[in-house]
Amino acid sequence: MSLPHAILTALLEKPSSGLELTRRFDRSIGYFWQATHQQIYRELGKLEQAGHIRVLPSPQPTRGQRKEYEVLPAGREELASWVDRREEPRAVRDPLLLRLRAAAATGGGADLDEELRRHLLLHREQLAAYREIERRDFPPERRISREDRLRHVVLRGGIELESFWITWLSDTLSELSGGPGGPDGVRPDATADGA
Amino acid sequence: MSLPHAILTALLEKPSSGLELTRRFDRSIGYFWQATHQQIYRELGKLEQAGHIRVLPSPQPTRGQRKEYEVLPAGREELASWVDRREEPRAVRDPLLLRLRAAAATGGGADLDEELRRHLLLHREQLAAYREIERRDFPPERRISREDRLRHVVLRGGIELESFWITWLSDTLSELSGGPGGPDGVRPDATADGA
DNA sequence: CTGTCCATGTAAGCGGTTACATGATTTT
DNA sequence: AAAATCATGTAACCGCTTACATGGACAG
Repeated sequence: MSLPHAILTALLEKPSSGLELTRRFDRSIGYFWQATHQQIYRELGKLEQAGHIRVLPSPQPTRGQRKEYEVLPAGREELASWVDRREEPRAVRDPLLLRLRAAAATGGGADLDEELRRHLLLHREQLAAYREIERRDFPPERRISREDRLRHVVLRGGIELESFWITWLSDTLSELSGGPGGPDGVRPDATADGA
Repeated sequence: MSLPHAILTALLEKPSSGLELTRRFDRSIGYFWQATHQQIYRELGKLEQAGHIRVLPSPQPTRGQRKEYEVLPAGREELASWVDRREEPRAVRDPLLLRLRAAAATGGGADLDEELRRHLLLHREQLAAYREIERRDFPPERRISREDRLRHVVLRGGIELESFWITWLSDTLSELSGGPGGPDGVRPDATADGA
């Protein structure tokens, strides 16, 4: 039950139309939550009906025309109460880990190295993108409000998660290529991480 | 589309009944994939209908009685082909990160520290549990087959993910308590990680 | 024979994904 | 006028979650 809260957060940061929200979910918000435009439009309808948001009257919403939403007090209160709620940590559910275990069970997966290297590359690119955001939005000398700190630690979470994957994938490639059934020695590109 | 493959993997490792599978999903398999008994029974039905698994005739399956399943060659082939397939890395979708961002947007979340500390504790417990498994199942002197290595790197993934959370939560607690709006100085229990 | 546990299911609802539809605006 | 793009939707499907139902085995 987090999508409505993600949308409320995004609208609090800046009132937007559905398509603008979609683009923001593809960018900064997408670092920790994804949503397609279909999800977003459906949820905007629900939130409006619940009295949590409203359509701004200014851009005169006719059919097929852009509708800009803003958060109402009730929506802000709902979001604030959700922030203070207890929630259990989300359990891991990762298909790649499962596939390695499946490879162990079938005895197959001879070409897994290639897939692991492909993922390694993707995570390195993602990490570079996050670091660029960090450089741009959180320069070290900046005066730091509590809000900026919160946003920064969230980004740090994304950065460190990507770093985890890069380290783990590199170690896994070494581990799997190091023994019988693979070429001996450690692959040079598997140990140099993207930092 | 990973649940059927998780079940095939589990059944390859050891033929089981639905309830036994449920328990195994609460334990070792649950480190990277979760499923409730309802999901499992439904999926067992589908897999049987698809000719990927079958009921063992030995425990004489009558109504309300235990039914033990095993993987058929077609199921093994399906699993093997899935292992070799390409799949994009799963994107992050974590409510806790979202809640921090929401706290930045509302300006609230004064009690977030408590929730972060609670998560920190839970992750430390999980990490300890994984380390215990590692100690028991993967002693250092062991002869290592490719299969053992695969299972070990999967467990290492779980261990390192928990370590990531512990580090990030500790850093975040320091960061948020260190400045204006919180007590000055770094909390001693926030920097000592559970390793 | 009653309650409890074991084991297998059914049903309803929700969130996420994919594909398709439609009106308005801008470009060529 | 046609094509491309912007913007807002609808519909169908699938997986996951929660709650409830049913039947057999066993203990008191």
